[in-house]
Amino acid sequence: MNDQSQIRVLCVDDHPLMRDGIGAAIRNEHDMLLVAEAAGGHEAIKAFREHQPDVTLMDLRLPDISGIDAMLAIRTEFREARVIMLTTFEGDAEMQRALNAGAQGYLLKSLPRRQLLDVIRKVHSGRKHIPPEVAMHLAEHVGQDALSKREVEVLQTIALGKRNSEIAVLLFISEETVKGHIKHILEKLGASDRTEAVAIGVRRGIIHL
Amino acid sequence: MNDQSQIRVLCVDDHPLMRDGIGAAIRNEHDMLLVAEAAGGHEAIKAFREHQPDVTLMDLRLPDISGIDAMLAIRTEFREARVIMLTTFEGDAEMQRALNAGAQGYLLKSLPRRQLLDVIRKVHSGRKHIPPEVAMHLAEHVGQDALSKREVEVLQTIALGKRNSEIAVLLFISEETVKGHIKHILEKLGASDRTEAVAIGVRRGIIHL
DNA sequence: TGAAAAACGACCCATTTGAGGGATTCCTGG
DNA sequence: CCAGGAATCCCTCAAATGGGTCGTTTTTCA
Repeated sequence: MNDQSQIRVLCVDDHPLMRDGIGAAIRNEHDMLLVAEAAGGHEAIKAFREHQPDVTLMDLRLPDISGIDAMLAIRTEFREARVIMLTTFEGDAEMQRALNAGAQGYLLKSLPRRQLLDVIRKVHSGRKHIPPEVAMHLAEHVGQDALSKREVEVLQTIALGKRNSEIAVLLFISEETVKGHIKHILEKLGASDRTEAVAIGVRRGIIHL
Repeated sequence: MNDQSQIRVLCVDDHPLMRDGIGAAIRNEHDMLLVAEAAGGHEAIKAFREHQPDVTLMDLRLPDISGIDAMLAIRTEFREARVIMLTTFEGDAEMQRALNAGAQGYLLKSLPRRQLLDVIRKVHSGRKHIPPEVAMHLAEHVGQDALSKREVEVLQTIALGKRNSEIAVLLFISEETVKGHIKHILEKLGASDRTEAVAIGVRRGIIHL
């Protein structure tokens, strides 16, 4: 098989053992080639520029910048870049952002070897792929409107244990406004109090601790 | 090299790709042998009984039961079992429990391939191993007394968004007692309110969402 | 066996929170 | 141009929270 027909793959993950696992899977296939590996986001961008792979496997959480930001950086420079997000389950918010940001696939790391290879081929051929488990989790929250940017900021600050008056100071708004935001947050997330709101926010990947 | 001198290894992880990575690392070494793999805790116990490996690599979080419980089950049956906990960073509480439960090693999945092999050999030779990053995180919380069993239950229920009166009903105690427990929780964790207590509890691996 | 810790309960009291009800801008998409 | 959402602010008020201090009983463990 000549170089033309091989799928050139870049693998980005901060766990060497995981990279080895992915690498082993790919090396066994004669129609694909692992052209580079990266352990971090910046490294990934550099590697992409250098090798311009057909498909990029990108871990969502990396030591330096998030996988989504790395993908965003790559895709603004190379609009045709095809990226598959690979992650141990996070919330629906992360998936949503990844897919909105232009990911062609969103896979869970718990997937069987075969499926990874199938999806690489599928994405390389120009199709998108979202596995049913992931699609289900996304579907669970359609219709429920997302938190606004400001509301996320407030929720993030709540998670720091700040009281309303402190949040007001930190965000340069009045305490009454903070209470207004919190009211909306509780409504939108279906939480009974600020603590549950934080728990739900973390589970859904809206905020991080 | 004959069978006597080979280190027989069992690998337990729910991610096939990670198992592949670990498997590849071990297969390249002539002084060790991967005798079995398992994707879950029960499967791991079954595999251990069957193969009685010298060293077991165990992921902390598994689909069915926790890696610690699986290790506990194995170690009550086979007291000489040597288990290395392998995990993407969790809190100090998890490490503490793992080590108290008899783990001979506690490694982060972000470790380089070589280190894994070194630690397998070290543990097989009867020594324990805790990497410096892990030891540091443990050291950060020595002296700070741990939450009591009841306090953890209360904290876990707080994370569900329950109010004190609801917690009282759920745990069959008076609301005053709940407040007493919460008071101690806030002190011990150094939290300013229940929300921050939950955030800290999750970060430190004391509770899960 | 004796001290320490955990678990339980009660009282008071100031502060915080959340649930109502409003109102005003600004900006964006039909 | 107008509807609607986001963001800002204000008022009231009951309920929840967190801090303090004081007890009892049981369990743990050194």
